[in-house]
Amino acid sequence: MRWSNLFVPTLRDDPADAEVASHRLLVRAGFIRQLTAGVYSLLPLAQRVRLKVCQIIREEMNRIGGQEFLLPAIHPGEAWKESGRWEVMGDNMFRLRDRRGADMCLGMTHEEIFTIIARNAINSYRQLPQVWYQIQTKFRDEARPKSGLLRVREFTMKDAYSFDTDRAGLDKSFQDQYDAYCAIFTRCGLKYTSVEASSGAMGGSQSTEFMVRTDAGEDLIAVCEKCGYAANVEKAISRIATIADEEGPAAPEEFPTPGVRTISDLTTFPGGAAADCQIKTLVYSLDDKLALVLMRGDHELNETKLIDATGAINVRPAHPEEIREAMGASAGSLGAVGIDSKTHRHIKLIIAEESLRARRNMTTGANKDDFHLRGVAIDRDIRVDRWASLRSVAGGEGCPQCEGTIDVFKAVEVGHIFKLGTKYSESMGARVLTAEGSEVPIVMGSYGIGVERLMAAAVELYNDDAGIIWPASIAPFHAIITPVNIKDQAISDAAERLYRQLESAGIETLLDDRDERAGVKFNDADLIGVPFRITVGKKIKEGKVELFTRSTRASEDVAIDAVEETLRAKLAAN
RNA sequence: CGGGGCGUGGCGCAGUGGUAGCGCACUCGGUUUGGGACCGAGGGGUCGGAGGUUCGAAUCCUCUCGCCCCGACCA
Repeated sequence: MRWSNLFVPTLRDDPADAEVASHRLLVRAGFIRQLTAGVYSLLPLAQRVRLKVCQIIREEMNRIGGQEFLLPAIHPGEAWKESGRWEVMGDNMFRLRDRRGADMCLGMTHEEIFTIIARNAINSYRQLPQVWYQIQTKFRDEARPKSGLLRVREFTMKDAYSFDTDRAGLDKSFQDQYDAYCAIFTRCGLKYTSVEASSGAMGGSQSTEFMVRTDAGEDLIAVCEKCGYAANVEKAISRIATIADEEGPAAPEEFPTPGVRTISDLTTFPGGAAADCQIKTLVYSLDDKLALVLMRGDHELNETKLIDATGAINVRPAHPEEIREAMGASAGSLGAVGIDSKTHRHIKLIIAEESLRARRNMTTGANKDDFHLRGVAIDRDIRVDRWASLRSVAGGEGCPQCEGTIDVFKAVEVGHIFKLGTKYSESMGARVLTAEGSEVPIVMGSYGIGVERLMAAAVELYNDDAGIIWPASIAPFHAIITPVNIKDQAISDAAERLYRQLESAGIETLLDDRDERAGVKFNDADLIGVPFRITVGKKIKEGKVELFTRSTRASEDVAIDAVEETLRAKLAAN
C-alpha cells in the first residue's frame, strides 16, 4: 500500500477530549473517529488491525472445533423475554419497535439466539458436543461510555457457546476455550492475566476473566506473585490478621454519642472504638426487600459480592426514608442488635462479613439516634442469617492460598469465559435425550472477547511519546519504507523496487511515497506504530538502507538486498 | 441519574455588546530537503440549535441538543 493512496488522517496535536493513551493515540494516528458517545468509526488502519485480531481468533476457535456462524444483530423482544433478560438488562439494552409495534432489540450478546437454534435442531446427546461462535457487532447502551474504544456502546465481539450433555463435557469445553484464549492473547502479543471472576448477570457457576494490566482499566484484580493466585476484587479473598478481642461485658451497654455519624467520628469520640472494633451496619434494598449488611468498620462493601452472595438482581443502598422507617434511626446510629429477620417488619435478611466471625466487645449503633452500643459480641447479640465474603481485598494483605502477599492492580477485561450450566437451556427449553433415554437440559458455556477493546488494550500496553508500538502480529503493516527524499531519483527508485519485492514476498509493506520532509514521515511512521521502518537515504549509493525497529528505536544499516531476509527473520522472531 | 466542564474553520485555541481572529492543516508560487522547514499569495466558519433582550448578540437572558471528566451504574 502506498501512503498517498491510504486514508490516514494523522493529527499533529492530541485531541482535546481524549484522556487515556489508547484513545489519544488511536485518534491522533488516524485509526478511529468518534461518531457519537461510545460509537466509533474504524478507519482503514484500524480495520486492518481488527481483521488481524479476528483472524487470529478465528484460527484458534477453529483449532478447538469451533464452527463460525453469523447471527442477527436485531432480535425479537420475545427471545429475551423467554430467558428473563428482557427485564434484567434494563436500560443497557437498546430497544425499538417494528412497524407493527412489536418489541425488538439490538443484541447485547447471543445466548438466547444460539439457544433457539440449538433447541430446534439438537435433540440427542449424539449431536453433542457443539462449539459455535461468531464475530459480530454487539450493542450496549452504556450509562457512561468512556476512554475511546475501551468502553463503548457498539463493538465487535467474538462470542462462542458450547453445548454439552453433562458437566464433564462442559468442563472439557471450558478448558478448550481457556487454552484457546491463552493462545489468542499470546499471539496478539498481549501480556495478560487470567483471573477468577464473578459471573454476574450471566448466571452460571464458574467464570474466568482475561485481564490486561493498565491504569486505564476499570476493573481491579488481586494477584499473588508467589503462587499465581489471581482474582477480580469482585471475587478475591485474602488473609487478614485476626484481632484478639477482650472479653467485654456480659451484655451490650448503651452510651450516648451526640453528633457521631461516621465510623471515623466514633474512633475519636471519648469512649469510642477503633474502626476495626466497630460493626458497620449498612441497609440495602435487595430486589425491594431490605437487608442489613454488617461489615467491620474499616472495611468496604463490594456490591458485586453482595449480589453474588444473595442472588439479588436489583441491589441499591436503601434511601434515608426507608432506613428511618425500618430501623427507627438514621444512618450513623444503626445496629443489628435485637433485630430478628424472621419477625422484623422490614428487615428480611442480616448478612455479615466473614471477618466479623466470633468477634466480641465490638461497638455499633444502638438504633437510636445519637446512641451506640459497646460490648457487642456477634454470636451472642446479633442474629446473623448468612455469612459471606463481602469486602474488597486490599493490596498488602495475605494471599489466601500461600504465605505470599496480594497486590491489587487496575486492569481491563479483554475476555471472559463462563460455565453457564443450564440457565438458558432450562428457561428456553433446549433439551436432549441421553443415552439412557432421559431428557436433560443442554449444559452450556459462553465465551467472549471484545475485539476493539483488545486493540485498545494493546495500545495501552505498547506506546511511547512518539506513538503506538503495535505487536507485529496485529500491526496494520509489517514494515514501512521511508524514502527520505522522493525527488531524489536513486532513492525513489530503490524504495520503489524494495517495496515491490517485499510486497511480493508477502511482507505487508507501506510505502511512504509522499512528497514530505523526512522528519514528517519519520514522525508519522512512529505515530502509527509500524514495527519496522526501512529508511532509504543517502547510503543507497553504497547499496545500504537503514532498518529501524520501532519498539527499541534501534537503527542498523542493512544491504538493500538483505532487507527481505532480515525482515523475515525479525518478523518470525516476534 | 447526581456533580463539574466544554461547544467559534479539518485539529488546537483566543475573542465580555459594535465589520469573526490566531497557530497548525489545506491550495498556488518560490526557496528548501535525514526527526513535524521558510517566504509570499490564497480558500474555508449559519460562532451547537431555538427563542428572547438590544439600534446592534459569538458575547446578555431563557430553553434545548451534544460532547468530555468524576461519581452512581455495568458480561
